[in-house]
Amino acid sequence: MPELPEVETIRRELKCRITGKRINGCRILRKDIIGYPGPDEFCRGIIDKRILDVSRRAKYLIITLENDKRLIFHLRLSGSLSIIDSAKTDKRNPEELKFARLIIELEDESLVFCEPRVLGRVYLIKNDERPKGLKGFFNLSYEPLSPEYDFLYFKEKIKKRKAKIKSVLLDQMTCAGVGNIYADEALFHANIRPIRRANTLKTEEIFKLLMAIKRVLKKGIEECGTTVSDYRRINGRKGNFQNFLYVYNREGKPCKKCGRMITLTKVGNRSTRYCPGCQK
DNA sequence: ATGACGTCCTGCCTGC
DNA sequence: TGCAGGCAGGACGTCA
Repeated sequence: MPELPEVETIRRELKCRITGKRINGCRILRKDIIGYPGPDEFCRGIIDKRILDVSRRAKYLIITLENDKRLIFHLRLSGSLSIIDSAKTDKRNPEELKFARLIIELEDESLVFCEPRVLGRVYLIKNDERPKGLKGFFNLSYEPLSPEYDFLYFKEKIKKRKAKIKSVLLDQMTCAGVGNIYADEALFHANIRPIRRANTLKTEEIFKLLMAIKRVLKKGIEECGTTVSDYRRINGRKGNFQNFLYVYNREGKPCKKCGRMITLTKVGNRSTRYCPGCQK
């Protein structure tokens, strides 16, 4: 699933491909994925606009258009973005268009938003518009890889929470951009059990956890994300961070550090993997 | 305010 | 073989 490193990879690859291009057409194949405004207004709003920039905030991908308009994508679990030759979008059923929900036609190629499970969304907002479904976007914590996301900031957030640390890490107001994969990995590297209550973590543990979060996110970006099922890069290639996972997707396998079997459990209704030997 | 939990949605996997 | 049912899971709404 696209978390911070996956969305950052998509952003980097997309930015050099589409910046400066003009949007010629818009085909909505499934209305549900347009979060705001309505489908017609959405199309009218982007056609003939030039793309100025591609940026990212947490798991949101932002395409800035002229006239202070922003296209904001959230890929949720299975969403993907790809660029394909416009000639291909006219063919009946090319593999790349399986599950295509939105096709944005550029000058010579098309940006395709695929989303098998139809949970992902795209929003078009002007200036300071704040549509309902996009609440989370305006309530994110600092970026975990930014200098502002320092020990003091992190400690304050963790100390006042009584929920399980895994759930707290998944909270986007606490740890923007972190999802199930990187939460499990960070907790492993910090030697902390996912069910621990956040406010019971010792100062050293909070510090270790912060360092682990930054490290796994950074490494995730360096390896172009984690492909365990749906996630693909713009060109359809896989990420590489799955080769560096210690717990995620490794249930039943021996821990790479201590040899004990990685356990699969549920924390706050989320599947969670940890090593009973390494994580206390 | 906070934590727990149900809901959305559909492809895919499992078991009968 | 085919079908039903369960599962996955990020963000948001609801409830206590």
